Amino acid sequence: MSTDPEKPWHGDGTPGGTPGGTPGGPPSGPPGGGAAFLLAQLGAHAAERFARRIADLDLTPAQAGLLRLLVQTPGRSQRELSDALGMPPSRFVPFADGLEQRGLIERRRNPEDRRLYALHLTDRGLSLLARLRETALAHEQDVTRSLTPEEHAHLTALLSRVAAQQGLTPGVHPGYRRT
Amino acid sequence: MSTDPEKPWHGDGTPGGTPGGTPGGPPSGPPGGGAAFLLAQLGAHAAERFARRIADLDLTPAQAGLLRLLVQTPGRSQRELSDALGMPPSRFVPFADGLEQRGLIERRRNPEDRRLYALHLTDRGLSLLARLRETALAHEQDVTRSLTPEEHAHLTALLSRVAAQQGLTPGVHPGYRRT
DNA sequence: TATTGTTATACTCTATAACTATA
DNA sequence: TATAGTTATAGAGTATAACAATA
Repeated sequence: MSTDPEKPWHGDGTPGGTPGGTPGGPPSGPPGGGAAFLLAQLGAHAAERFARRIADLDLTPAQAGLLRLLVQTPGRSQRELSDALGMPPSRFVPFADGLEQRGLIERRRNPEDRRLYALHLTDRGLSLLARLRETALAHEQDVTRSLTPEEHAHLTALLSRVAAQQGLTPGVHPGYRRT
Repeated sequence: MSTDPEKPWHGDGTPGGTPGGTPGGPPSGPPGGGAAFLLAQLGAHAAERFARRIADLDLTPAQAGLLRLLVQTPGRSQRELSDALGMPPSRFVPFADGLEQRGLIERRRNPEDRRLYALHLTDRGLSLLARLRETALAHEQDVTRSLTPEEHAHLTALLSRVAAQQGLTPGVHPGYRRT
């Protein structure tokens, strides 16, 4: 803690430095207003809102991601799935345990290679996935509320292009690594 | 661990279930292809790439956020700043300690209320901020590489509108809470 | 009594690495 | 020897709450 009593404690003639109020001056250039920053900001916001929505279904974003992976490609091994979700196998085990105990997924042995489990959705898991889709739809409409249908479509197209060019895998995003 | 040897271990006639390969069928509807999902996916991606870039400057996203807050509104108290960044005061203290020890920011006492510190950028902090801006610009161009200038501007405008309607504070995003 | 800054502690989370069984 | 799944453990990171100084 080095304090220098020589210097003024607050402000230096710069406008907009009201201690308790809100700053006024708009920033110059891309730092806070560029597309990349807005993507990070809106992405974290959208992910947070979505997480709160699906908490009503007792699901985390990673759990929802696994259900989607399983309906898309049933029977994958735990190793493949943990890779796809970006989480280490040691964490995938209790992660899958929770969903299995709730009867949403099931593990089936591979008789040809008894080291492998094949993961599948149960009927309960499938019906929960239907509710998940409704939730995702409501979330989509909420986030894009301020756009006309044409703007909405245009935004989706632009984002899809950027995502493809950046090499992102459809349906999976890095946030699945965290609980 | 409940395994049911009655059921088939893999697949159920659904196409696209190749164990080791990549799935082929495109998803139906918004779940993985909607704007909200793309925002979360691209946002996490952009934030990750940006974090890796500024690691060259020995900065984390939260540290970069604080520097930007301080150049915009110098002299704010630690309490105000920790609120703005979304982190608890107890975590802000060692967080600011690091930047102070590197000579990037300084704490000044408020003689009128000796409980408060006012945080300011040093000259070194200001010059680092200049390099930070260059990095942010390069990052912006990288992320939007696949867009024409007109599309880039359009995307930025759409994102700004959505961000404003969603009530997001310019220049700050929820990712600053984490280290 | 309330608030700023600070410290201490208890707790959650996570990855690394050992271990078992199958191949 | 190598791999899938699992378990154990040690470490990092975090928030909660107690504390000291000032108002």
